[in-house]
Amino acid sequence: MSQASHKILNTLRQMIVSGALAPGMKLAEIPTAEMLGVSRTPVRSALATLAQEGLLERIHQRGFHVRRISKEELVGAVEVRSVLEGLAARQAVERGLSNAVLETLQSCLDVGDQLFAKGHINEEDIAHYHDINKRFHATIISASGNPAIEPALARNEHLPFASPNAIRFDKNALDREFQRFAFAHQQHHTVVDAMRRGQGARAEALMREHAYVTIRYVDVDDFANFPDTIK
Amino acid sequence: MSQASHKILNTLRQMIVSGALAPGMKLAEIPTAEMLGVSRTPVRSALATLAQEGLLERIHQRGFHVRRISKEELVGAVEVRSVLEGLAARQAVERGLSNAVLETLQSCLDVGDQLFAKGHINEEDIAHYHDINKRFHATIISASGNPAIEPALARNEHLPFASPNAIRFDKNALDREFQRFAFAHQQHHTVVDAMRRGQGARAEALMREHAYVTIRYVDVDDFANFPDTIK
DNA sequence: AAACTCAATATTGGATACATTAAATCCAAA
DNA sequence: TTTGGATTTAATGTATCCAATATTGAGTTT
Repeated sequence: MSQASHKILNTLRQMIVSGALAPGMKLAEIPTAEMLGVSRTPVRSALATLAQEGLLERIHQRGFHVRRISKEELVGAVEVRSVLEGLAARQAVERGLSNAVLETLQSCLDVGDQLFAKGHINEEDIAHYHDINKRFHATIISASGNPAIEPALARNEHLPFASPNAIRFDKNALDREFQRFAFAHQQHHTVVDAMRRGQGARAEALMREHAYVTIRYVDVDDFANFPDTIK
Repeated sequence: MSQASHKILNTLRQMIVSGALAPGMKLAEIPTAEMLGVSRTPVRSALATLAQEGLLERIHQRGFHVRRISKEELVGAVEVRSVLEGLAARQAVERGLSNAVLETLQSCLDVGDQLFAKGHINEEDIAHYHDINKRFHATIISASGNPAIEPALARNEHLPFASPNAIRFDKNALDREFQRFAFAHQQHHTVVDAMRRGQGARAEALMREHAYVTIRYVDVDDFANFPDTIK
């Protein structure tokens, strides 16, 4: 796969994840190729990849359609993430934490503390916290020493809206967002506390619970606007 | 993907999983296509799929090579399976078990009991038990009501030798195999017992432990013969 | 009028030709 | 003799052509 092919893959994936291609919509090779101004070959490759990722579904000998993601699937993906992240935290403790890992985690906590100290957040802060959050989780997953966790999570996350990246927040209710993110950040503190004390089971339990912060979003807000994605 | 393409995909996957294509071996489109007597197109599709499955690794703009699976990855995959199967058992309990599910599980237990009652096993029995085992696990995963578990497990399992399907047993030591399978079957009993009692956490813990029966195989026997697959 | 069959059309799957890119080898110069 | 650059070679990526197949529509027959 070269640039063109990659670009098409990412374009289509983005269009599906963002909802630009509505769930249930039929996606044939030729129209798609024409739409993107390329031949069928790279489109074919991209569609096959997206089908394997679970974003598309093959219609027998008749192309693909955008998979309709049920609420059960989204909630299920969060639950799967929950146990995988929990596993990572526990295994990281069991394996023993290096100073480098502890320092990285601590810096995530410190930066977050600063961010939330002023009692409110703006969009820039949220973007910043998003980075910290990613680093926090990636650090623990890496520290687990279990190379199977990262790919399992990655494949679990590419459902539309299932990943924490896709958390959409109500820009008009930054106050409530502040509460949520601050709570998530406090959970990070508890996880690190457990990890420092070598409490693997506690770290696992806390990390599991932490994954559920996303579900509130799923339940309450985001998907109200996407009736098509809910069964 | 049509028949030809599927066949090639399965052929290549089998060759990789069985070790016929040695880890680290380079796999280019043209030679592979010639070897299999088809054009590059279906080979391309198959290689891309296998790369996405994690069996092959892309060499930048220069084909693929068979991924060298480390022991850490195999053990890690078992641990991932462990928490996912545990999740399935717990969620199945939390959701409530239908009579149909309970009957299926009970029949797996009964058939297994009969198999092991005579105190020894032959190869045919092992094949039979293999089927029962698959049905047992599939039933619980399905009963969990979490549609994200099954694909997560499926993707986790296609590492060579990581899946229970790939358990290779020493045909000259059926006695020891008997011990192992009988033990695994007893674990099935305990899992069902917990599930019947509505003990979700216990069912989860037992199912987690159950997944580790595979690791013994990994550690002790199988991989001694595959030095290339171990780092 | 309804149902079945046949034909036409559209769409995927496979093969091949062409372009692009990376690697390897060879030659020249220092 | 070694190193660097250029050229050649080989392999991927893209486009297009051909074949196989399924669906749809029209026409005919019951």
